[in-house]
Amino acid sequence: MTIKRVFEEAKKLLEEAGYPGARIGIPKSPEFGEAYSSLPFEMASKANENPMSIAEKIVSKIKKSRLIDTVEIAPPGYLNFRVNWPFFASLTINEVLEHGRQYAFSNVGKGEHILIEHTSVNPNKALHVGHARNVCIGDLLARLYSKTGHSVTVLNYIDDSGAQMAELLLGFLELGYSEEPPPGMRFDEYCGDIVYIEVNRRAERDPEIDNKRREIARQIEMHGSEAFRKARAIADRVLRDQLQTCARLGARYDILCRESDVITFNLWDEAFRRLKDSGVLYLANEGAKKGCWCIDLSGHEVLSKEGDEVLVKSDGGTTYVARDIGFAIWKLGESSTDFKYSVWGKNPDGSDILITDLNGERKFEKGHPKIVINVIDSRQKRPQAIIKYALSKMGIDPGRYIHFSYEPVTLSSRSAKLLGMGTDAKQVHMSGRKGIYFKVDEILDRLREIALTETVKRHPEWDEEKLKYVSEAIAVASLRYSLLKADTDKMVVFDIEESSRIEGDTGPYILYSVARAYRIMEKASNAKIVIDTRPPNNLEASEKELIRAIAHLPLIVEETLESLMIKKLVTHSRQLAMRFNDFYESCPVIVSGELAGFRLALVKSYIESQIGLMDVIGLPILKEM
RNA sequence: GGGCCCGUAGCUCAGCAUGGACAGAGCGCCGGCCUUCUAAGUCGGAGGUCGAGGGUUCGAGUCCCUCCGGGCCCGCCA
Repeated sequence: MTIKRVFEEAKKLLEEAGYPGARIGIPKSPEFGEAYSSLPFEMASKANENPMSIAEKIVSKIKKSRLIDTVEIAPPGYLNFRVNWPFFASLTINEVLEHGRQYAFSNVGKGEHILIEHTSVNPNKALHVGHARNVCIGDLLARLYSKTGHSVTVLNYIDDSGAQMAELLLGFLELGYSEEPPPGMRFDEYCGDIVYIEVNRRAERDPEIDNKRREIARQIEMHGSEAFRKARAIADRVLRDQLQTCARLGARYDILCRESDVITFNLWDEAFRRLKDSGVLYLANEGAKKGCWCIDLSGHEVLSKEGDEVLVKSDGGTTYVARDIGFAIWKLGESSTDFKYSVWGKNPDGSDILITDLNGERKFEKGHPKIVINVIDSRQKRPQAIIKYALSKMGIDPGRYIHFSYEPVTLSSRSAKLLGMGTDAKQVHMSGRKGIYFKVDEILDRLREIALTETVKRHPEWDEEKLKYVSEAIAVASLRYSLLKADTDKMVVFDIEESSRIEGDTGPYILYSVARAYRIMEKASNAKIVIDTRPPNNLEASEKELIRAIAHLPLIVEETLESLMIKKLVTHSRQLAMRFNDFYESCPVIVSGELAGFRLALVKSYIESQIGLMDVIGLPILKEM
């Protein structure tokens, strides 16, 4: 908490001088010290006095401390606080070395339960780059909460009973598609790239096929039917492949919830009763929605402008929003029933992945989550808002239900053209139906090839296994970084050429700086240099900057937990790497004589703070590359 | 028609939540740095009406309003 400590100290000094409650900020440039206050400006406008003279008055009353030994006035009236660098450096480095990669991640969660739902890709196709954004965001949140002491459950919702399954079934059962993919092709790719697309194309032209599709869609809904059983089996098979891709991206899961089970558990019935009791539900007697149970949205500031939402169709079936309301109650730990599970598989870290199963033997305690985070793209803001409104009407705090919204990934027109889609637009939306998308695995494979070429150049002596391991890590780092550094409020325009870079502002930049740091550790060890946390009196500018960046990390983590602006973590990771590279250029370690021990401590501090952050972002760590 | 998001260098984007000191990176372009720890790096140069206008303020890229441009959502689909 070192930079926070500087802020608190500055605040305290001002308070002791008779100016309580001042706001302290981070100066833009190191020349302005480590903390600043614009208090003189605020006072000047009230007192009708010159900020500079007020600043002088304040400074004359401030007593210095061991941590802050200089307070300066800078025109036109800033107060700049400077730390006692040797003391500050030693505090920071000792704190990092004491906590290791847990530095900056305090146990604020205290075991509180958090449930995070992400991925939730329909089980009829391989993941494309748009899905990858969801996976990476959700996984980062899960990592962040885990690392800060929360008890996290990661949930993946498997819609195995929706209309999109009907296309596959139609292909396999009626149109003669083999259930075995061509050699060398994964089942999920086969389903998404061939069966799904071709069946769709045929259904568009042939009303007969379209009718059959509708018929199968109806049958899938019937629990225990042949179509139901078949849909489940195919979904399970696709899911195997999909989760392999997710594992490749570094994501892990605790429970998989099948929509077919959610329906069977009748979570909706409970929600229906509670909504009806609250009086927000009504049966439409006339108009276009005659015979439907609708939720009355007139009490909602925004939703009221767009009309009420149907929850139960006139044929008695539930809509997606209704089922999601029921599921939300369960996720929040507010329902009276719970699922049973069986073991579905294992995460790369060895933990079990459970799947809902009516006859399952396993229980899973997700607890009563403090918050439930649903990672879903921004196009679902309206239905998600309706769910929150419904929760509030049932007496459940809607603040506990968070729709973590992000803008979708689109394709640059250059990349869309590569996929055979002519367009004049700057970017186009991906479409599984039309085959306009890049699959996650093909992107990773491409990145891995590029990384491999570079790695072989540098390390011709490495064996194949090592080369593969390193280039895979670089590929994953590259993709994760590019999807996570973007503001979640901004569309990611994916361009296959652009994202094939592994230089500049990319994931490998971070990995490379760490690999260099590890090399210094190794050489220092050979040279028998021992870590010494006592700083010299005169620190180099690049040393100070590196220490500053390290000292800021706890504040960044705290702010991210508060605001959930996850890109802050990514931006700071790059910031740290840049500061380290500056240091690397200007401050040699091994040959620096008396300074070697301290500089080595600084290198070690960089490694610990950076890899701690990389743990959360999900960037793989390489000691050599 | 109603609602949400975006608009900063040729391109891709930080910075905006919590207003403050010269608006920062990367890519691309031009020119340097490998007989001191990995050049996937680094240094320098060129490149900006922060979409437009108004308002609040001592001070606005940041807050408020209007407008313009782009994207998305508003189904008895999920």
